Amino acid sequence: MQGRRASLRAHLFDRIRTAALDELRRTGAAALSLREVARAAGISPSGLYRYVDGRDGLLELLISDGFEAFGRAIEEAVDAAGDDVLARLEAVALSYRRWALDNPEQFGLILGTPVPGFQARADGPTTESVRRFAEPMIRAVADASAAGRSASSGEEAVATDDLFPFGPEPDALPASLHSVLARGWARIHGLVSLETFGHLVWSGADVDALLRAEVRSILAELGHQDVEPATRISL
Amino acid sequence: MQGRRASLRAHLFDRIRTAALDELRRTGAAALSLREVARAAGISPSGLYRYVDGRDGLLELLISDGFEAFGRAIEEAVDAAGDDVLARLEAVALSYRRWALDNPEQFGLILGTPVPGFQARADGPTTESVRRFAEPMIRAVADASAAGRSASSGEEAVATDDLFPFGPEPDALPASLHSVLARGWARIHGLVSLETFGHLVWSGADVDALLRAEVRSILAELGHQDVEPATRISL
DNA sequence: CCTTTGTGTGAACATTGTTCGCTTTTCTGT
DNA sequence: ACAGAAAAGCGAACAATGTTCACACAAAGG
Repeated sequence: MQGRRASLRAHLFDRIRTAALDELRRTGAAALSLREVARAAGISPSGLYRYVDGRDGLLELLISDGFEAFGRAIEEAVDAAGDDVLARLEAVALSYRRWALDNPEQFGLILGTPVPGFQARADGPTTESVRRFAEPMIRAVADASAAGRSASSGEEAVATDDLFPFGPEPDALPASLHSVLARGWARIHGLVSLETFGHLVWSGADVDALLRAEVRSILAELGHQDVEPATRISL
Repeated sequence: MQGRRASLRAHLFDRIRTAALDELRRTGAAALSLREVARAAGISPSGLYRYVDGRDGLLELLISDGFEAFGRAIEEAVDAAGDDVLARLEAVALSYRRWALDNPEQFGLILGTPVPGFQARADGPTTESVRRFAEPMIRAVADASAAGRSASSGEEAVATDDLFPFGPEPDALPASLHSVLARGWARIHGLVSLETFGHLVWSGADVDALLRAEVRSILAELGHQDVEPATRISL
């Protein structure tokens, strides 16, 4: 290890990380107390400023970690789903829901109401984490789009590897995919966020089933005729 | 007027209301300061407790008012849209978006991340406001469902008036409508909340157009064959 | 070895939400 | 009409928060 100082510092930074995450899980983002985090990490409140730029810095850390963990969860689920396009999209939707329900405070922090004083800086670690978060979703949708295209019109499928690397600049991704990606993500996110925040209890709905229906609907509209029948809403 | 005291009280309560709303608009819900509201209303912080039960009471008031205003905006838009089912559903979606973009802090407060300490009491004014908020949406979806049903299968349409009054108990609404209502709401809410919270800027999407596409997709799945062609995603 | 750099502390300050005793104003019942 | 009750509003107080700053101490490097 490069110096005793660096090692101690890394250790303490990890303690701060986990302490902050614990606090977030317990009390939520809006009520997150810097002093409480310091107490749990065994450090004085002012000492925390050597590691993190005040309360906003703490939130930035949590947001970045949240996106990272969320993306990893989705990636693992879609990797475990095999090669079938439908199965992979379903894995995205269902793992999206499960992570949100299992980590409601983190979910609310990264994708819910923005915290008032805080604005993510473009040079911060957040942007890179968002990229990692979005990647598995984009890949799944792009694959589905390509497969549907070739299935319905016999056109040549675009190699999805050509879509990467994509970045903050929207031109790295074909403009034609933007709308389908936004709609697909929004359908999943709408159901999940409403459920996670408690606005869907009246319906008594089986949200997993609704998500599966949405995934099939997306695929149908992308030209996968084989999954169409399941799309029809049963009354 | 029934007593000078009651009149003064009503007046001051209104000042508190608008002061709280101003504060909310300016700083957001998480940073809403009771003392600042008191200052703007021209009252001492402790005096505020005669009107509102602390900070949570202030939030409850704002949440209730928010749902009410949101519902009214949607209702007016759908009333102005005429009798066409498609036009009415589009009005719901587009007015949903407009209100959220025009009142992002209120939107975040009532439908975003729940505020930590706060839990709406069932006997509070919030539940009634939520009812008023949901009513126009439910009506529009129920109408669309009924029309689609008769158009596709020739079955008799259920009079939508039979669906009301509905309440917190889910049995007042036919169970078959729950899923389509949840999916329809979630599609609109997903797009709008993502855009309002700033997570859709990368796409450069025309969200109004996406919303229209979603509305048509819902109608198509409800059996309106006439709007189906517009549903296909253009690549 | 001595200087420079970094690390952590404790005291301080302004601000927050909330409670409590007190005064003043309004209502009410006889 | 007037005494007693009820309500309204205020100011002081308390605990807790985020942030800053001067200072003490440990490590690193010439």
